[in-house]
Amino acid sequence: MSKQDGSGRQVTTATVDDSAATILHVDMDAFFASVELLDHPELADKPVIVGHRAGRSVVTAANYVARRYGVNSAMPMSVALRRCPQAVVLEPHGSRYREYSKRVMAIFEDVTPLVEPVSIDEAFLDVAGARRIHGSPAEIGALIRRRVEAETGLTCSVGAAASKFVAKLASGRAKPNGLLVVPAADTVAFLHPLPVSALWGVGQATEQALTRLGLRLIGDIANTPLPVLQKTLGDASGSKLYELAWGRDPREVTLHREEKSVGHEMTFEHDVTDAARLGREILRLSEQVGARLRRAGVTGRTVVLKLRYGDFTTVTRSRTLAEPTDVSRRIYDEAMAIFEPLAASRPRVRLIGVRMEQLGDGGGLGLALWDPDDDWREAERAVDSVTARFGMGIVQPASLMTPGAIDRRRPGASPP
DNA sequence: TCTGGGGTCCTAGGACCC
DNA sequence: TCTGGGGTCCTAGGACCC
Repeated sequence: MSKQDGSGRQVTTATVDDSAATILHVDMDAFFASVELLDHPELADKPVIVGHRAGRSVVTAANYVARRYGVNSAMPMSVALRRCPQAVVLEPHGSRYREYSKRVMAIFEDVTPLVEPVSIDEAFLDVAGARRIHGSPAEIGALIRRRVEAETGLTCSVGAAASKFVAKLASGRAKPNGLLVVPAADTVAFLHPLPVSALWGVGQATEQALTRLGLRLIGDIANTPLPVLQKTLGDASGSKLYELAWGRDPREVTLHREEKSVGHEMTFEHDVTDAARLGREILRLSEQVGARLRRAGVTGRTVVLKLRYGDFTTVTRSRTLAEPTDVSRRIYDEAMAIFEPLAASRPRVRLIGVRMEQLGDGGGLGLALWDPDDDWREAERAVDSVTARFGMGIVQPASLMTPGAIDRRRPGASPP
């Protein structure tokens, strides 16, 4: 193994065989906080937290100074400020982070076309084919780190390994501002002394279940019979963890992943019992979801309503439509039909959310319907949506469609 | 300490069909 | 009259990740 420290001094030694460690995981260091510090360089030595100060918010990001006080992302803001009262709290600037994300991803794509963004601030790279041009994986990792810092002023950490999940672990161990290569032959030796919580997919609940089995380290999992793991964790999770514990992860770097759902949700500052108020929120969320679907040129078939009550218990209720839709009004109607029986008990609602699942391209059907009583904007959006997706299409009031005509519409059918 | 918002994946039970 | 086994779809909930 070879580690490059934060100052970037150490060069990978020639004795490390990194030839098979061709998957890189690049992770930006304290990304949101670092972008904010570019705009506020005078705060560099101070604890900085990104998030909303008010209400029921959590820490979105914290710089490393704040982390020394025990502040971490996803922590309730109230807790963070108790631990570090002098912290500077900055409101998040999403568009700024997306802008920097694009610039960083462009650097990755300059090195290899095989880039799989995982989130706004991290990506997997397959550099097997880039070695002839740019050198060994370690050299490519160092190149990326130099370029990202020179061209954006931000630092990142890079892990290189023979598989995705080991590369991801390696970048985590290299943080902040480091590079760690795990040669293929060292994979098991690298993994086995690590705590089980380091494994991807092991959170609080799974860690506790493993602890009850007496398993603390990844090596303990590797030496546990598979049926024991499966009995405790389920078939799929059990065998997955077992494979990971031996460094086996067959997932390849993939360029494109299809979205499976689109949703929006919001937490009220104070719990809400007023059904009319909740209905207005469902309308707003439905419009956001519909707009996202139309912009993406997709439709959804299952509407999911999510409620979180004052005691933090969460319920979801869903309904699958006969036909996929991207029309906000349709989503709203369905969400309200789901909501009504739940509203009967006048619950105290903390959070409300609307999501569309079973996304598809609409089945090749250039047809949109709207209710003539609707806002005209909805009809106009339906026209936009159909023409954007199919180049042409039919938009007509639902009242002109006979029930028989609707029944005949099936995915793959030709437009009537 | 008191818990955001965006997602993915897995499990389990029931309906339904062959 | 009593009962199988597999496959698919739908629904609800929960764990997990960033």
